[in-house]
Amino acid sequence: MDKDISQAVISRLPRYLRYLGELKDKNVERISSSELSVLMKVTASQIRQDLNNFGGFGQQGYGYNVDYLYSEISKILGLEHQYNFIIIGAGNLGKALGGYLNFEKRGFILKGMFDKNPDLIGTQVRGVKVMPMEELPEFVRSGNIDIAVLTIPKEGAVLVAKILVDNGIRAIWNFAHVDLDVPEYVQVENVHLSDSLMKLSYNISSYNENHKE
Amino acid sequence: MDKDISQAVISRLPRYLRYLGELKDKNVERISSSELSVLMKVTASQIRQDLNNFGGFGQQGYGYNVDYLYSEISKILGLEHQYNFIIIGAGNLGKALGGYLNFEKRGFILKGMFDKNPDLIGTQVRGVKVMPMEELPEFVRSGNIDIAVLTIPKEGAVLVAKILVDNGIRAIWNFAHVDLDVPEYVQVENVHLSDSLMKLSYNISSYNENHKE
DNA sequence: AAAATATTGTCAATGATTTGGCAATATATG
DNA sequence: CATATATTGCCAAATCATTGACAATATTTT
Repeated sequence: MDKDISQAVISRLPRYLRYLGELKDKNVERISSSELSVLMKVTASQIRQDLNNFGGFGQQGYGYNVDYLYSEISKILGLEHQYNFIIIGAGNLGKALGGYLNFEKRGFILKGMFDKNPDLIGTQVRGVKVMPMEELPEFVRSGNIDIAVLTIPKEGAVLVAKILVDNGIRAIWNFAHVDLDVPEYVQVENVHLSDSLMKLSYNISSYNENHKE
Repeated sequence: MDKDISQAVISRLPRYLRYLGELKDKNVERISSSELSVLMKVTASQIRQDLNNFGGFGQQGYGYNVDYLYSEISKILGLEHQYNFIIIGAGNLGKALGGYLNFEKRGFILKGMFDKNPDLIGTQVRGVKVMPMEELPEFVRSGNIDIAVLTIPKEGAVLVAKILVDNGIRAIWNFAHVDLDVPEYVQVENVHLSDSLMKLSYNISSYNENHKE
């Protein structure tokens, strides 16, 4: 159905949702693409074009109903589902993600954490216990876990990803600094923090290059 | 000089660097764009085109020298500099970033952490003390801080960004879930984790949509 | 209820990015 | 050292993404 929507469009949807959420909070009932374009600093044409990939949510002469558009974009993004997730790697990053309450509000439910460090095993994050890695395969196989979050160093990540896939995981949110090689039916979203920092570094240097006399 | 290189190209450079680093570690001396394209699962044409934005680093009939190309991309990304950075928000995410040793290897030196929570003030991350927010303006103004990392909730982020800018910061690595409005001379790199999670959610739903009978 | 105004959805034009192809030129081979 | 082979740098073509324009159609005003 909505097979070939480009990732460029998908990447913009969460930002639309964020702005619409703020408008909802301010009890704004309707908004036109041109008003929204000013707020978001994009072209009105892009907003209309993006939304049109999924069907017409607006009305001529009126604009878009904020609540309706918000809920439609939520649906498109799959946020009406609940997702059970586990975190592998209970270091600071894992704990940060596990403790982030807004994820739960969106329907992402933390079901378990895993680590190989004996000092961490048995500790808790928001009532969820950190388990030893040995229990991971069984946990993934029997529980209905939708997403595995990988917050371990790159050295172990490839092997852990294999274990996850072998036990039936269908989605990985990967913070390890390595590209995972998984079957096509497994969705992977990478967050490569050091890549992001390097881009910042580039932009700093490049700005400085272009602005010295 | 290298003024108008597209961000699409810049975004790929850290990944090239990562693969070249792995080749260096394996003592591979030279590589052709087509060999690298197989490893990285991109087209050889894209690799050559990307590198050509910055000048010719290869040699016909030979390919690219791994060490040389690695160091040239490092230079392009500004990684031969040292950057002093501070972290605002000493929660788990701030601690995770502050404790990440690889950043230091790349020349990113943690100079201070700040938080408004009295329980955290005085605690340490890798020998760096968490200071109260009151000390932030003076610290930014007098120290030579190149990058501020924002790991605080969105509510406070806009104000803190203003304080940072007013005191002379030139670059912000923003993890707060809000768009910062800063002067054009301030470089901002956003890491919106929940946007990333929503993209994963979309890809899960969309895969399921397209594969049910 | 007619006229004026607002605003979408969509098409066409433009702009940007990616890919394919190949001349030029290096290395490797016999 | 001449010939075969490899591979870049670059150009042109193809693809993809963004923007601008406007008919169609709703809302708002008088």
